[in-house]
Amino acid sequence: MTTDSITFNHILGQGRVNQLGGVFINGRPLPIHVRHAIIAMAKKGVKPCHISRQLKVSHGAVSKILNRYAETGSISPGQIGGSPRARLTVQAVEKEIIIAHEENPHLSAAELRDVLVQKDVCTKGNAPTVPAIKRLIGARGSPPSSNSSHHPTPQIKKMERKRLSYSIDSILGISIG
DNA sequence: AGCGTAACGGTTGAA
DNA sequence: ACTTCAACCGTTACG
Repeated sequence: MTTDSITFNHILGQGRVNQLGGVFINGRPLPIHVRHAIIAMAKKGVKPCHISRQLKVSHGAVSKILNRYAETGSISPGQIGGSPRARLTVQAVEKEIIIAHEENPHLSAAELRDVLVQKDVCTKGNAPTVPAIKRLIGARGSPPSSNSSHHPTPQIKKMERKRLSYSIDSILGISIG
C-alpha cells in the first residue's frame, strides 16, 4: 500500500498529501477508480464518513461526488475548461432525456427538450436538437417512428445546429450512433 | 461525530 | 503564439 500510494503521483511531482494522508492533485479531478470506489461503497450502504476515511478523500469531495451521482447518475466530473457557452456532461443530459421519456412517453422530442431546460439540466442554448433526442429515445427500444407527419424542420434549427456543432448535440449524435 | 457549504488556490481549454 | 475568461477541481475551514 505504502509504495503503491506514491508511484506516479510523486514521479509527476504534482502529488500533494491531504490531512487524511491521501494523495491528490490540486486543481485536478480525483482518479476514476477512486470515484468508482466511492460510488460502489455508497451502494453497499457504507456511510459517507467511513468512505472518506477509508479512501482518504476529504468528506467535502465525497459529499460532492455522491450528491452529483445521486442527481445526475454521472460519476465523471464536469467539463472543466472549454467554451464559455454552456457545455455539460453528455451523460447527464442523456440520462435526463431517458428518464423524462420513461416518465412521460407521450411527450414529443421537443417537449422533452423543454423539460431539460426546466430541470435546469441544460439551457436553451446548449440543449440538444429535436432530431438528436428523437434518435436517442428511438434507439433505446421505443419503436413509434414511421408514418405520421414529418416535421418541416425550419431553417432556424439549422442555424442553431451549426452554433451547437461543438456542443452536446454533435456529441450525442455520435455517442449513440 | 457527521454532513453541507463557502472560501481558497489551482488547472484546463476554447475564444 | 499569447492572454483572457469562465467553468470545474479537491482541500480546508466553518456552521
